Amino acid sequence: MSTARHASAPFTVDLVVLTALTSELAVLLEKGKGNSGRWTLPWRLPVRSESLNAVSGRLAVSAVGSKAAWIEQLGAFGDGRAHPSLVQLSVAFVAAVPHEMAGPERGFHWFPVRDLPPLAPRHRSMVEAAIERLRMAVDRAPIAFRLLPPRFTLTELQQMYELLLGKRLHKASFRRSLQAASLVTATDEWRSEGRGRPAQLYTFAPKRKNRPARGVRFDLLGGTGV
Amino acid sequence: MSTARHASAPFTVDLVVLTALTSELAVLLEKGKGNSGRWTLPWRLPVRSESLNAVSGRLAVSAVGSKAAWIEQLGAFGDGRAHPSLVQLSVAFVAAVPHEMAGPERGFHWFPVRDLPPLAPRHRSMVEAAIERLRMAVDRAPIAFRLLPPRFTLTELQQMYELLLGKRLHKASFRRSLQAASLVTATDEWRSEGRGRPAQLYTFAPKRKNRPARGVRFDLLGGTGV
DNA sequence: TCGAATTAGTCACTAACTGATACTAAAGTC
DNA sequence: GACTTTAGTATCAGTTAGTGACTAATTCGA
Repeated sequence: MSTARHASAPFTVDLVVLTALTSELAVLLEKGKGNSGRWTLPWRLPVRSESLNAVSGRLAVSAVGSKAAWIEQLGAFGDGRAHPSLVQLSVAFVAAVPHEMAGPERGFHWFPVRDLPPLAPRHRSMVEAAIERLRMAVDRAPIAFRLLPPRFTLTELQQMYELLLGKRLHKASFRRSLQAASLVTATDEWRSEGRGRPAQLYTFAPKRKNRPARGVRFDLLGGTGV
Repeated sequence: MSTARHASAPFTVDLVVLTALTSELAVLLEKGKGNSGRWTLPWRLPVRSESLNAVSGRLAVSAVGSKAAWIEQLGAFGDGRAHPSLVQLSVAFVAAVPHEMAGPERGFHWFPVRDLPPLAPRHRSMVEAAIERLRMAVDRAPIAFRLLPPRFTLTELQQMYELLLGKRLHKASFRRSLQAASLVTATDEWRSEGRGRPAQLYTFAPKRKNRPARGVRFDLLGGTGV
């Protein structure tokens, strides 16, 4: 580790902002402030007594110009992986914003996650963790809905879920479980999108329901280092 | 925030060690080092250049005397909630250990989570987050198995899951999904536990299987702040 | 104008899973 | 030996998930 020591708090707050680009997940990067002009995640040395949530929220606003649709702490990253600030510890946040939302501020740029420029090792592991966390969060928070405009077609919604989850979904099953969860209500508007039959527009209007509270999910155990 | 400033790293690593006490979840607390003699979570000011994982691992060993059965980073906690160290930031870890394992070291004590002594606010929120995280992790990591002795009955396994999840499970369903996941193998031993029919002993012996990869879980959306 | 192509939306069928109850098995207790 | 207690299994009905096939409504080109 280096010996950098400045006035402000001794750790950085870093932010992984994700969005749905055309048909791919994308991360917001900033033209590196200091050293080599490389791209970095947006980050900041918070002043003391600022709360982590406040810092990350304002960092998001300063990067995309408005409040994030979803934001959550990822965790602390350190462990010798290099960081542009030379600070030992970074607290990372994940956020998601609709791409159409007032575009990124000057100096920021969207990069598809499959084709990122070289990043500091610590930033690279943050991006990986962020994508994983987003996929976990997608069915616990209404992220997909918040990335869409207020009125959307069910096909758009399904494509958003497919993009976020990184896998194809079956149309009939998707709509059945959407129906069962009573999360959307149909409007009386239809939108014709070029070729085929027009699609009905829906709005996000969740009605509280009790969770089913299934049993144990042993099946999830198969995956990783058992 | 206070103005404490010492030589070592400017944040603490704190640990929430959980175990299955008789029929309740319990947390390991330490008799407060400094101030008021209150109980605290085990914590430490790491020396620079130590990795977070290394610090938390050794912290666990120093508290319970052996390696934790499961350990995972919870996240960073700050935000003005008081901490015994007076340091601005703490990185928290959750761990689980079998209770029978070489008991806690001197100065440490198990407390049922339903009946905790007064804790620093930051520690209290760590404990809450830890329990929630444990419940999420239970069906992604073999925590229940590692909290049991190498040979166990299926009733013991079920009771461990019930304790960790904080809810009752259905016997037949539990065994059916356990079977489907092919995680245990029967031994030819049986154990008679007082009254009824003896129970067969099993060992944890997972055979890798592919995950099922279900669709979208809209049903999970009903719960919290939508 | 009439089909072919295209996209939206639904149906019906099957397989799998869940939860409940009831049952058999093997031990101890009186 | 009858009764109680715990382990373990079987069966059944209701629910859910995945699949392909179907109908509906529109555009495009011949």
